[in-house]
Amino acid sequence: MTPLAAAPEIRTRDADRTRQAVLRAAMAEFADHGFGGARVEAIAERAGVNKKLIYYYFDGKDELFVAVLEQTYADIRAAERELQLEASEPLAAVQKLITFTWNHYLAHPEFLALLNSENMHRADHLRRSRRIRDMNSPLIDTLAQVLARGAERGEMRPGIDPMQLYISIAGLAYFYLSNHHTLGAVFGRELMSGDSLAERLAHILDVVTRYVRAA
Amino acid sequence: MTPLAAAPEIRTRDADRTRQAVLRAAMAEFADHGFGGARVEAIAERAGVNKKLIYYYFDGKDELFVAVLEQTYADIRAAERELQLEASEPLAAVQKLITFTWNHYLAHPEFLALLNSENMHRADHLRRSRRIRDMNSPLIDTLAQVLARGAERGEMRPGIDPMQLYISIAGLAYFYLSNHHTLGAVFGRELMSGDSLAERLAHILDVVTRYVRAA
Amino acid sequence: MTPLAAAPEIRTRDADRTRQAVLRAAMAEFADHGFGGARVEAIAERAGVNKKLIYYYFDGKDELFVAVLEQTYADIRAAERELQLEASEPLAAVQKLITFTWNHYLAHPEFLALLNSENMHRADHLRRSRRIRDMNSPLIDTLAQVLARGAERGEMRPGIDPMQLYISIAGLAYFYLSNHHTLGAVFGRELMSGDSLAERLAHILDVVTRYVRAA
Amino acid sequence: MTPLAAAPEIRTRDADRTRQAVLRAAMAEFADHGFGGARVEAIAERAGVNKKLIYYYFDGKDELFVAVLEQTYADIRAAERELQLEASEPLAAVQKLITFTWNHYLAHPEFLALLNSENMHRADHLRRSRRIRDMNSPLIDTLAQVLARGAERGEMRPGIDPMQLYISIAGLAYFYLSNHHTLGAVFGRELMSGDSLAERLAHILDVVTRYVRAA
DNA sequence: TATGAATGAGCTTTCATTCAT
DNA sequence: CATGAATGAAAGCTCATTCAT
Repeated sequence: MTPLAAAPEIRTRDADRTRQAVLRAAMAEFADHGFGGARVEAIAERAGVNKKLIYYYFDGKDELFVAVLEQTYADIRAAERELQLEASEPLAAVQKLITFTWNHYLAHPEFLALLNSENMHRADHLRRSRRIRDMNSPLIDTLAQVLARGAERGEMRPGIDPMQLYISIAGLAYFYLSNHHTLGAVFGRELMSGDSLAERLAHILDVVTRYVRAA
Repeated sequence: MTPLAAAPEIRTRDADRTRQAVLRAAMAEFADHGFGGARVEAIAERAGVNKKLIYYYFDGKDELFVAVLEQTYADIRAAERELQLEASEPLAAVQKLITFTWNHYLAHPEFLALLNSENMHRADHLRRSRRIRDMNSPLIDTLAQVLARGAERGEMRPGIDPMQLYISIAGLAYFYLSNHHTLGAVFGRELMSGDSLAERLAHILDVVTRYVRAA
Repeated sequence: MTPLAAAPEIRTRDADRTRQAVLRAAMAEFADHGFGGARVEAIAERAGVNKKLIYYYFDGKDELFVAVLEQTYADIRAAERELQLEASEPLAAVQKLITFTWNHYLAHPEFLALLNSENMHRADHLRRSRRIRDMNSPLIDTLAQVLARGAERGEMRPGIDPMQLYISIAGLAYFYLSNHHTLGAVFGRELMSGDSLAERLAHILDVVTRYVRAA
Repeated sequence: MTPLAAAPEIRTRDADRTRQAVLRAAMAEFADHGFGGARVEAIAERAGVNKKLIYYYFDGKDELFVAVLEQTYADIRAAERELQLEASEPLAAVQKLITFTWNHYLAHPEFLALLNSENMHRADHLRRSRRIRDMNSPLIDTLAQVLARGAERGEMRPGIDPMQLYISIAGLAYFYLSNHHTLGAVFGRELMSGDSLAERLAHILDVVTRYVRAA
């Protein structure tokens, strides 16, 4: 009887744990290869479960992808809620949002990959999920309030469209991180080094700050 | 000298036409489904040629994708050369670049799709192409000159990094157009209507102009 | 004597009920899809029980099918016993048998489906059941007596083979009811309406009556 | 160089021959196991071709089954056309039809099996085939003429419904041949011996003749 | 007695690619 | 230069059945 005797216990019959394992494995596989390129068998192997179990817990590859998207969106929404932009000074709040967005994309490359894949498929899976549509982001509303407060105080220009601003913030970060492979190849530069990343974040903060600040 | 002596030239012309047909068909198919999702058979059908011809002219699916990428980059480089930013006033030149970028992305959704697909695959195909690496874009250098001229004249702030600026211009346009499916679904808005597109372009011009202009 | 002493009886009753539920569900599923097309999972769902229970009460899909066949044959044998052809006038007895056969097939389409499925599998399951082989139908003997009585009385032709007659009666009904889908499609007629069914029964009665009646 | 050197030629690149080989193999496999039980791989092996070829020539298992049904119906329709019942005396014509039906069923057990399978699936495949629906059998019309002629001559009873009669002829043969496995098991008799078959055909001829003949 | 979790084998179908002409 | 026929490998998915509780 060695102390390792308990090891097999890892493979429990715990439904929730297995489900989560499959979900995490799927997230990685879909992020690595996109929806079409992902292999159900590879997901099963990553999760250490039988292929059939994937069809037992989820209904198929499509539904599994929807579940992954839902989890991913739920994660980012939860993180957004903890930002509490209302509690910060307007300009600081915008910069906080930028930094958060940048760091979240950096820490969750799978999110970018999933979105790329999903956009290639006309957002068919996303549209299929009522849960995601209901998971309405409060960010636009919050950002609108921040902009209004900034304008009231005379710190920001009035009339800024919060949705356009949000898309710009996201785009400035997203494009750099998501396309760094082709950009790096074309420009012949290493874009993912610590210095390069810091430089980019500073640039984005600069661009956006100059855009919102009152003249 | 047989009567067929003239044939080779004709054949060559036909060959070229066929090659082009395959290339165009491949571009459409790859844009619609990404590299992994594209079907060689579908490309043959779109081009109206036999599947084997694809292997005759190109060597396989990978090489065909490289050829498509090369063509796509060649197209955008050619368009860029006609911009002649040097001939414009500095601020106008930047705005011209923005409008060009936006319109090119809008007119060539396959370019966005190909880039997305390529980034998902770590730019493996792009890196394989010596031709693309040699097709060095003069844009960064030109943009650097424009910025320098603008700074000299006191119309622009000095010290702006042309690469960061270029990536920002591209990102502000790219993200909106490439991700409009998911963004539209999440925001519940139609982002591709004429009005929405005009609004977005105006926003981008505004953001970038405020960034480069001297205070 | 614990308070649970009475439980076994209850359990037994429940057990029987569950067994019956499985059997009925299996009958329906096998009738709908044949042996090969039937799904054990679907049977469990129809019966509202856990899949494993099917393996507990029966041993597997094959054995379950045998049990269904046994039940089905037991039902028809029981119904046959209640006919009491001996009590009727010979000609009336034959007509009674025809009407009974027709109505039984009509009321129990699963019987036809099970037989079709079984014949497709060379009656392997049926042959495996000692119970069915022992459930010898008294019908042929009874019919032989009826024919003999009819002949004695001069109402029927002598020398009629009861087995051939029985197969003919069954076939005239079976083929119409079992194959009405293809027949209906080929003839472009609705064969299962009340009128059509009545017409067919009358026809069968006519055919058989003319066959047995003394000239 | 042995004389066998030419053998490989058997596997030609003749599309038509290959298509036919697949069709024949499919017919056998579907007849042996029904639609659901048939294995595409087994069909490919029987035909000696690659599995993918089946999808190349036909579109899938369903479409292949439809093609088999079409071929089977085309065969029986062709045989029916050669009967030329109009050329025979009325009573002889009916007996000719009976013998033909019996022999065709006997020689083509796959026809019975395919019909059984198809009826189990509500004739879904058959209904899908426009070709089969258009392959209207002339038999009913021909039989109607035969009955009319027989009635005119006073050899047959008037008022006999040709469709009912046809279904009866088919049913008397079909049921015996299609269900001989279960019937044989239940009656404990060998029903497919030469004697048994001859006896059955004689019985059917007897039954039908007595039905149509004028009293 | 009853259950949900888990499996291996095998199904139909798809794909990029090559062969024979 | 061009073609239709043919393939091996592997994909998503299903099935009857067993395991652990």
